[in-house]
Amino acid sequence: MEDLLELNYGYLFEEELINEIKALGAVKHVQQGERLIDFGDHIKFMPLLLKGAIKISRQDDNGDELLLYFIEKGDTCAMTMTCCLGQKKSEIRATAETEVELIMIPVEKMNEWVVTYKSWRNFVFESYNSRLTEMLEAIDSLAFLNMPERVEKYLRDKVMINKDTELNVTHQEIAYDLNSSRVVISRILKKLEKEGKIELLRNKIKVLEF
Amino acid sequence: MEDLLELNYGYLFEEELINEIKALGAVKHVQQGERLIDFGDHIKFMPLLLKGAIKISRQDDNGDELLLYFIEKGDTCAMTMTCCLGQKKSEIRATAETEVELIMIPVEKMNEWVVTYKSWRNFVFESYNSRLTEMLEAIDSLAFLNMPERVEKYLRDKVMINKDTELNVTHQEIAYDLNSSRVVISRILKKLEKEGKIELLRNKIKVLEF
DNA sequence: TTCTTTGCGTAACAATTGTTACATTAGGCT
DNA sequence: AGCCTAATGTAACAATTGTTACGCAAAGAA
Repeated sequence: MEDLLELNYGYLFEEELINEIKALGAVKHVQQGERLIDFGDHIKFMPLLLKGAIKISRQDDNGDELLLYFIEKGDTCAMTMTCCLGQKKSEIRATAETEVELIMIPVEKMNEWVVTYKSWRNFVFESYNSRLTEMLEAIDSLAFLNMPERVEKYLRDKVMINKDTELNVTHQEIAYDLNSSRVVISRILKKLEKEGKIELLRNKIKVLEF
Repeated sequence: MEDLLELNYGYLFEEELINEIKALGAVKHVQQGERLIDFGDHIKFMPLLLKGAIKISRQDDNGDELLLYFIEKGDTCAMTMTCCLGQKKSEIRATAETEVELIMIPVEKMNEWVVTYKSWRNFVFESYNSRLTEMLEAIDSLAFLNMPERVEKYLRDKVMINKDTELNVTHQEIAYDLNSSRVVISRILKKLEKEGKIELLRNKIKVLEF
């Protein structure tokens, strides 16, 4: 796992910082589907992703959900940093999209390193920027795309993140992620299948052309 | 105008930093409705708001618009920082919602001060956090509210920002901000008027109860 | 095997939102 | 006053999205 740290962050961080991370960070394995953070959680650690992808989603008072974006290896979660700094409760839920390996860094260090390590500072700013950009993308999708377009984008993104054109996902799950209903998603998927863009199986969607 | 700087940022920044800002920042007055930043602009200055409010909006390829959030005095624009740091073009448009007074700070300084001034560092992080939170709010509105609810929220926000229950706005403008159509907005506003929540006049809406 | 659960297909209908079209009115301009 | 333009009111209709209801099939449990 230390190899993964070098591999993903070695070119970003100074030797010293890498060593600090090794010394203070707690490596954690997470199974696919497991929840890392839930709404209202207090965050005491900042995660550095070594392997896999994490799904970040939002929920309203009625329990309606919405997928915000994915985080990949080499990334961290800006919303988590927000929570850490502001000492607030989590506004989002983080779920392991794939099998995940990550390093948990104590909050205090995160602040300390911003001062002491230039590379860490850049990394933190970069993360904020990536997340803002991804939030913008989410907003664009909601505001400017209709449901069929959002479903296509969803499938594209999911293929990218999972690095696999065979997606293990049910129509209901997609409906949750897009805050829609199963029937609506099924209808759209069936149309995509008739257009030859995907192939529908039970618990699985093969993405053919995108 | 230096009074305004002390007033809005004096309790945040060290004496020294305030002096640096005074020395290097260019004060700028902007009329209501004037555009500060447009899509694709290259940003060379970071704005510190002294007076008034700025509207941040987004546009897609078809020219469809969407209001993202407002920035008030004491704030800066995280999306601008993103642009500055990443040397990218602006993803957003900034329009003066009211008469505005601000200080423009050269990009280089912004980075420098993150290292030298603790208060500046905190301010920058705070800004990122506020913006992420506001983006989340925008997403929530889009994902979880229907159009009548969005209109009500829009009016509430606008009253807050303008500190006036009489809004000088046309139905068409609201339609642009919410990426809807004029007829839809008129229909909803008329209903709100019948419920006694607002009063409709030409180029003006009086918000009575919210 | 049978039973049960879960996922999917589909039709019919309802609600929401968007579009087109046209009338009316307020306010500015000449 | 008379004219013009921008803003608003409203009806009729269309498109999109959501809901309800029910049938069928696949996979696992008993």
